[in-house]
Amino acid sequence: MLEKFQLEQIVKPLLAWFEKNARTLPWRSISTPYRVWVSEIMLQQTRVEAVKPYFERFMHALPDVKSLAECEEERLLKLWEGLGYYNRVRNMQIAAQTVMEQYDGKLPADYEKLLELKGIGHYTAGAIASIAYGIPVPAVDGNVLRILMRVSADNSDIMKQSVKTRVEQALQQVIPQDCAGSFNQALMELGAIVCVPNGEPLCDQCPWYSFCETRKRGLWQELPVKKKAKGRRIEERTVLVIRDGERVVLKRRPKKGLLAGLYEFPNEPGTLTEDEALRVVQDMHLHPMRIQRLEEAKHIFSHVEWHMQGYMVEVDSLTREEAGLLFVEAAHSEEAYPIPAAFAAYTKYMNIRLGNERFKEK
DNA sequence: AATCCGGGGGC
DNA sequence: GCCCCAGGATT
Repeated sequence: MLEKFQLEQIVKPLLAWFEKNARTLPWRSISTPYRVWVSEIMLQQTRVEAVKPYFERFMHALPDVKSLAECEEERLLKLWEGLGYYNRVRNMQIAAQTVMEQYDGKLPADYEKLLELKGIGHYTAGAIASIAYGIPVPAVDGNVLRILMRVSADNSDIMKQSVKTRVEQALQQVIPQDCAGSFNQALMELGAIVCVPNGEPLCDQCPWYSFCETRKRGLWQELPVKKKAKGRRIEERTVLVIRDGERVVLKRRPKKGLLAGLYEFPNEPGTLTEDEALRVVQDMHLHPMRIQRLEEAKHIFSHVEWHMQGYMVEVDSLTREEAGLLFVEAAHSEEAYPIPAAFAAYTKYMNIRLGNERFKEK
């Protein structure tokens, strides 16, 4: 169990270690509130290395709260394409609009007010408040939970909200008033590069080496305790790359649910035969001429697994757009439309030359 | 308290 | 394969 006297001894060694070992990260060199906000949203459930290529591009495209608040949805999703959890960026835009209306475009320097903004929970509110404004509040993420459970050899289930709350309250008691941002970042940094989430922790580099209970007892493989998530369900789908000489058919996904509002190839539940696939195309009021079976593909989400069978279907000219379908120039479709990674196996067929010999004549 | 929501990297 | 990741919203 975490106690105040225990936590007090961790602060100084941690800060000294952080001063020497902090990584140089794009959002760390210039920590304006907006930059901290954008980086923290991107970093939710997402590794630093994955965020890096997105961050500066996003900041350049939308350099301030106002431009984010006014950005067209299509462009916004395009900037987020491939990062996942797309509601993060929708919520951030809603919050940006709130900040424009209620706070004159400036993120409030107030933990409780930050917490009210869409997409900002306890962790992110704490991160922005402490890093951007120096407000002494904790920011408890997975790293922080892991290293604190380990240093104290606490076998509480870190998935429980009660445990997170307990850790927040404990940290609140010892957080340094003059460098809260560094302290919070130091905790996370230690978890990210020393007391790592997978594999053996690098204890010889740890500022807490001498008093870490998990190291003393050799328990790193047992801690932290985290209840296993439920298994994934499997969905079979058939994906149709429908095209004429120059255009390809895309569809927009529903506004809610998985991959909300992104674009995709028309697809159907189940594994369809060639004839069934052709029938689906006809039901779209299109006129299939040839069909070619493509490779199977698999895509894994957190809670679903798609097993896909692809077909490329050549139709006569795509001119009059049918309801719900978009006929887009194949050459520009990938630049213009956010298409999730789930369809990566088939996007190459948007542009590949139509080879007669490998098509089956209908 | 459970479930939904992406995608990638490590082992 | 299974795990995790600078989590939050919804039910």
